Amino acid sequence: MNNLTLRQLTYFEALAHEGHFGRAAERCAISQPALSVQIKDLEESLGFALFERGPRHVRLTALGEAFARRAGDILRAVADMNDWAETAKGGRIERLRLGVIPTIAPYLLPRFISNVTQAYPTIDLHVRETVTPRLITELLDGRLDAAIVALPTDEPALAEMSLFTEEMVLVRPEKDSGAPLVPPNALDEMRLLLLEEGHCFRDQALSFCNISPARPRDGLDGSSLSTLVQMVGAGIGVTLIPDMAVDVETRSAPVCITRFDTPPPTRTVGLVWRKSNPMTDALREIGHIVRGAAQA
Amino acid sequence: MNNLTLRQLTYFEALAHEGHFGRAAERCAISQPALSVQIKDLEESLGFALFERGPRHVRLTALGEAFARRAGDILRAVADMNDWAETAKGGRIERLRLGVIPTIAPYLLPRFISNVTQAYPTIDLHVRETVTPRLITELLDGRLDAAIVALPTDEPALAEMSLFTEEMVLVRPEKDSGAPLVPPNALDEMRLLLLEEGHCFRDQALSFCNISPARPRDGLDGSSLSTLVQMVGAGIGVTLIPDMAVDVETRSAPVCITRFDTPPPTRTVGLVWRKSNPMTDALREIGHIVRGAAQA
DNA sequence: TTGCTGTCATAATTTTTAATTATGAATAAT
DNA sequence: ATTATTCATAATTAAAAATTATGACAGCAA
Repeated sequence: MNNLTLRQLTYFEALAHEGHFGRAAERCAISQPALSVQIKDLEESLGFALFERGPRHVRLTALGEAFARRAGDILRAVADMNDWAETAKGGRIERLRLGVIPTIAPYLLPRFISNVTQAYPTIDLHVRETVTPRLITELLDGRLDAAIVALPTDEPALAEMSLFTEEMVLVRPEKDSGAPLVPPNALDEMRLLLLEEGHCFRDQALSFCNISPARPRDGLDGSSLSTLVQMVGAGIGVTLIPDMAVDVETRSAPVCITRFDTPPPTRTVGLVWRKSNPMTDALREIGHIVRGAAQA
Repeated sequence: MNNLTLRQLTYFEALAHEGHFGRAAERCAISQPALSVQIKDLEESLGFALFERGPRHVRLTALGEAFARRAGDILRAVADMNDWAETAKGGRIERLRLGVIPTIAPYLLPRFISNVTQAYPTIDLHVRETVTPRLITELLDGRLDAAIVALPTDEPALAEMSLFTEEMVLVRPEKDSGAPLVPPNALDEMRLLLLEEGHCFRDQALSFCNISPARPRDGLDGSSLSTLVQMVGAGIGVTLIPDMAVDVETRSAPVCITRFDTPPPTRTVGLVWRKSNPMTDALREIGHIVRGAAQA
């Protein structure tokens, strides 16, 4: 009863246009009986005649004309979709929901966003900034397509592509600029200021300094690198920041930067996405763009 | 390449909605592999993946979501069309292009139009008024669906349904109201006013009076019954009009009506349409409505 | 009338498409 | 490691749609 097919609509349109079974069949590149049968089936399943057949003419009935308008709309929509698919299959990304951790976002985003939108002019780019565990959850959930986080993630369902490795540097008040470099495990006693729980950068810093994550550290947490640096400038303590943040953050506070001896503490930043995401190639391309922007 | 089917769209929508091959297949009342294969074929012919398959989830890719919107539009249009067909197949007329001859139109139309639109509230009614030969041509051409003319038409391709038979009556100036009835073949000498060539009513009148259609009759032709009656009122001659026109036309001119003895001259008016028109039943219904209106 | 022609419908058959059942591979959960 | 879940693949059957051949019917010309 309710088994209309696009094939029937196509044949119908050809017949409506030609007004002749033989010519319509030719236009569809099929035999005349094939078209005849399809039209008959169509009329049968609709329950009324679409064409008035006379020995000298085939023409639309009143209902046929109304049907023709609807059929035309549908066929046009289908053709549109095919066109769209044709351009879409160039492997291009239509929409990218990208997560970025807060210790990277403010410094990296401005550098690569324009590159991405230039490479993919039609892309619909959404950026979400939050801590790694949340990003991973949303990624696995399908709420994000990819994320820029510190590697490794230890998530078997995720593919990783490393983008760059950067040093962590020590930030001290400006007056300490001549002071000697202290060993990492001495930092805690100098009142080491860190990000709140959840930030992977905090964990990395603690690990570098051999401080137990469980130990209470009241009053020494900030919610952003910017805040931490301001606190250092006010003489409250010292902190660690990634190399990438140096330019931006040290400009607005009286602090000085000290790099550690070899081997310096580092973190590796990468792009991650679900292994099951079929756009792996395109995502890897995005990764290259980000990598290029980060190095510049 | 370009062989999309509605079946594929249906399965696609089910899978997009369920996010699970097994359940989507169940919803479509088919087996899981059947759905799997159709989705695969669809993706293959599009040239890109619509779904991201993971061991624990099946979800739309970005392109898949865009595709889903288009697919939804198309499926909705198809569903609409099915709904429309459902109501349309009640044998109802959507559009009626009706031809009527000029000696009937002004008197009959006002009587039945409201009945027709009442019986078919959604009808799209077009009325064309012209002489019989032209109506027949347009009917055979498919430019009209039906016509109200004097029978018979002698057209083998047309079906006829007689509606009513009416007398032709004599119209004379009012001052002749007491005058005796003259025999038909004497009318010519009393300056018989007739419609122009092409009107079937003219031919019927000539035939009744035994006048040769070929004979020149200069200055005695009018373009409408109304004109003829006015001319009679002005004392220029006499004329014949159909019974149905009496009420309307004698009201505005100083004329009197005389009926002929038995057997009176009559004409039979009928509805005609192409035999090949599939809406015969509905047209016959229209005929009944017109018949009822004519008798009232 | 009597073929002849154009045109669509129908029938028999083959080809193509889409379903089924059975089974395999991958992976998360136990 | 084992099991359960879930999707893909293969072999087969069923259904749909094509083909070729032929029939029916009306218009037209001899």
